[in-house]
Amino acid sequence: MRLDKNFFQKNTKHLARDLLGTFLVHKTQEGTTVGKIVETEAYLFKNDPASHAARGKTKRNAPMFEAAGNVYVYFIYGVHYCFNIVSGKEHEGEAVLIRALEPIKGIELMQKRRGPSILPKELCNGPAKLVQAMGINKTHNQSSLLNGPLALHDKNSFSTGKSKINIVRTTRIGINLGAELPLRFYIQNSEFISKK
DNA sequence: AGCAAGATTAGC
DNA sequence: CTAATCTTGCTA
Repeated sequence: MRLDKNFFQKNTKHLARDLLGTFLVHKTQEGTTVGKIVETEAYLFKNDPASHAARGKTKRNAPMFEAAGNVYVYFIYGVHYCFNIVSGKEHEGEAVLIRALEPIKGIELMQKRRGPSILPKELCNGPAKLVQAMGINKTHNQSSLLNGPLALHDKNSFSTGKSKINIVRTTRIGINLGAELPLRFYIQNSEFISKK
């Protein structure tokens, strides 16, 4: 079942935890891809120098200040895109970066997009990799997960064997400022999280 | 106007 | 370890 507004309208740190185990679903003309979220990072508005929203609203980060459940896609290093889910009770300027997925459906389509010889474990184990595998691009920026071709489904939507998960909390990856803040969350023992 | 750094990844 | 090479923010 597609998750609604109530799921997203909450404290960003809580959303980053609650997103683990849910399913990102993208329907396109090429086919449908589904990935289970196994790794996330929270980016806050206050006291978080690593966040794009740290210096206020700009043209680029404006989607972060819109409704919870919206999508924020940004271009980085002149090469890659990263995918975020906007959170917060109001338009707080906070979001959750999705860092890794476990491929569930459409693995052949993911390989078509990423490379035919790439193993399932390597298809979505990084923020820019999963964007490419899922067929997400700049056109999804500022769209909503509440409706449209890109959606988030609850934990019971697809059977993946394990029902109970343990969540590990650590510091975030790939940042210099705010590197000491424990805002990264992942599913313990998952084979699909990004490398450290 | 110029420049350095950035929520990354693939390939020497 | 480094190239790839876009956007932002700071300095002049």
